[in-house]
Amino acid sequence: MTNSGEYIRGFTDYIVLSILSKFDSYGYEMTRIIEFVSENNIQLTEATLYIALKRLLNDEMITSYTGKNKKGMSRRYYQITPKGKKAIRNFRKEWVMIENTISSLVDGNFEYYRES
Amino acid sequence: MTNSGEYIRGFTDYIVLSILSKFDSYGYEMTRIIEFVSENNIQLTEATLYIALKRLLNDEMITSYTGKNKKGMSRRYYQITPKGKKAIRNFRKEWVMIENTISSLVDGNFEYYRES
DNA sequence: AGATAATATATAAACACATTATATAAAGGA
DNA sequence: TCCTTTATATAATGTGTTTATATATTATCT
Repeated sequence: MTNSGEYIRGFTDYIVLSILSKFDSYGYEMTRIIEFVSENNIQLTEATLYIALKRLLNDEMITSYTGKNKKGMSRRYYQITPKGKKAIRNFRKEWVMIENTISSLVDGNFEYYRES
Repeated sequence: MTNSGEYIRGFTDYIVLSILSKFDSYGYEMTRIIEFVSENNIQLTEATLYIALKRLLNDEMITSYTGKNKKGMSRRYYQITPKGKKAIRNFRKEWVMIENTISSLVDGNFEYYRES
């Protein structure tokens, strides 16, 4: 385990979809959001994010359009599609199960009947 | 995301260490435990587990010894080392942070001040 | 004026871990 | 006899992350 990003592997795409289900956003802002929410504990590198965005575009989970910030610098905004909305809805249910399972396993809060 | 195992990537080693912090165990039993705790929702393939065990042995997080089941079939038991105990202790604290972060992001339960 | 930091996007090479497939072997049940 | 369960292990392949690097505009500091 070299970097914190390894922990959210498998969740990256859903984190992006979740952010985009709140509002249209762009790469740079999304990395800031993840930094902010994790209190700097988890950081998604730019490379990871942009590759994820490419993957999501390819899978038709998101679309994109260009815009500008107030200073005139160009930004590429991403927008979630109905397919993406469905995917994040389904994943939210799955996450409850995943969270409970990993918590039980990692905390050791389980009873397992062992045969001798 | 092809398989449920992708979700626990990054956590596999700690799941193994957590199980071994309760009792010495062996590969086959550990896959059963993970199946049982996750109610068959998550399954760690044999390959993934045995590679993880090799990695943990190499990192001196665990040691192994041979034993037999009641029918005489041989088993390879694994035991956690002090280094492994320290690692799982530290990870348990980290997991709380990871869990909260992923939950907030995936559920969209966060406020982020956006500059226009 | 020049350097640096912040804003913004993007790709190539290397690395790590998981999946799929496969091999082996002994014991028990249909 | 065949199939299932118990039990361990590896090779080839696949997927996603990290590290490193490139580019460009605007703002701030010295």
